[in-house]
Amino acid sequence: MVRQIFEREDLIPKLAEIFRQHGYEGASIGLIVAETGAGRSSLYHFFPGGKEEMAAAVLDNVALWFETHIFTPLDTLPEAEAIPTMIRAVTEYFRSGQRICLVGAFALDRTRDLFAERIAQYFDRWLASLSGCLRRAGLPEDAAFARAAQTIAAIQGAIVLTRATARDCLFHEVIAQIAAPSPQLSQADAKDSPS
Amino acid sequence: MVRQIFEREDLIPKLAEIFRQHGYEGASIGLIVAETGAGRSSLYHFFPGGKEEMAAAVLDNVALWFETHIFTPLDTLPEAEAIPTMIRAVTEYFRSGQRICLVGAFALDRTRDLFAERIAQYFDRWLASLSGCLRRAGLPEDAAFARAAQTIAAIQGAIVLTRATARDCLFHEVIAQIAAPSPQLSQADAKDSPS
DNA sequence: GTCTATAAAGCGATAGAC
DNA sequence: GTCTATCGCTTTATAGAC
Repeated sequence: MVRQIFEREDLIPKLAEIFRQHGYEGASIGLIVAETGAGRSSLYHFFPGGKEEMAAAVLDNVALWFETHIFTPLDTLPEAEAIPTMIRAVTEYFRSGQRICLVGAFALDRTRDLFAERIAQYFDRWLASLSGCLRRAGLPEDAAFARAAQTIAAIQGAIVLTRATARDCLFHEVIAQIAAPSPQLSQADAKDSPS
Repeated sequence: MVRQIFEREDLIPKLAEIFRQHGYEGASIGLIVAETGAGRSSLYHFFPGGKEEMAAAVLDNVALWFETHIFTPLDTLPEAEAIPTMIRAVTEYFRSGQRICLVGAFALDRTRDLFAERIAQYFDRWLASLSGCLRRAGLPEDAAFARAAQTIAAIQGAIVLTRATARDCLFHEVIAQIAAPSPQLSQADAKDSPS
C-alpha cells in the first residue's frame, strides 16, 4: 500500500463522500482510513478532535460551497436567472438525487444534536436567500417564504425519493415542477376545470 | 430494574422509535436493551437474525400501518376526501415533522442496500395509490404521477426541513401548499396573471 | 422466555519512534 | 507528517443455567 502525503483540504471532499455514503455513525475511523488512503495518525494530526471535527469541517466546506454557488447567486442575480441557476446547480451537485444532501441527512437522527447550529444555519440561509429572491420577483413576503420552503422541501424530498426508488427520473419530475410554478398550472386548469 | 415479559409485537413500536431517533447504525443492541427494557437474550429470542431482523420487522410494521391508514383510503375513498385524509394522517403520524420517516431515512445511506426492496416498495406503493387517486380526480396520467411524486417529495422534504430547523411551522407551511393544488392556484392566477 | 457471563471483533483515540 | 503498536471501551452475538 503506497502511502501519500496529504493536506487537510484534500481530505475534506473524500471525508464528505464517505459521510454521505455511510452516515455519521456508519463512517468508522477504520473505514475512513481505508477509503481515504490516509494513515490513522495523519487523520488525527489534521483533525485532533477526531470524527466530530472531521464532520464539522465537512459541513463548513459544504456551507462554503453553497454560499458561493447557490446563496450568493440567489442574492445578486436578476430574478429571472437566479432560480434556474439554482436548479441547475443543485441538480448537478446532488447528481440528480443519487448523491444525498449531507446536511439534510444529518438532520434526521441524533447526529443533528452534534451539529444543530450548522444544520439550522444552512437551511435558514437557503430559506432567506431564496425567499428574498422571490420577493424581488414580485411575490408578497408570506408567499415568497412559503414558496421558498416548498422549493427547498421539494429538493430534499426529491433526493429521498430518488435514493429510495433508485430512479433519478423522479428527481427530475419533482424538480421540473418547482421550476415551473403557478403559471404552468393555469394551463392544466384551462383544460380540466372550465368552471 | 424490574424485568417484564415481552411479546414480539409489543417490542416493534419501541424498536421503531429507537431506529427513528438513532438511525440504523446508531441503534446499538446495548441501547436497544436499555431503551426497551427487554433483556439481550429476549431480543435475540424474538429476532434471531439480530438487528437486521429487528429493522426488517419494523419496516414491515410501518408498511402495514401505511397500507391501512394511507394507501387503502387513497384507493377507495372518494377523491375529495382521500387527499385531505392522507394529509391529516401523515401530519399526525410524523408529528408535524418532528418524527422522521424511517423508510426515507434508511434510504439515504448504506442502510438502503440492506432493505432496498422494502424501501422501494413503500414509495412505489405510495406513488401508485396517490397517482391513481389523482387520476380518478380527473388529472391525465402523466400529470397525476407528477403531482403524486411532488406531493410525496414535499412530505419527505418537509420532515427534513422541520428536523433541521426545529420549527414545525415549516412542516405546516409546506403541507398547506400541497393540500391546495391546481384548483386553488387558479384563484391565485385569477389575481396575479389576468392573461 | 429470561437470566448472567463471555467470546471475538470493531470502535475511537493515543503513544512514541522516525 | 506518517509510521506501527496498542489501550480501553463498545460492539454483535452466543453459551449454558434456570
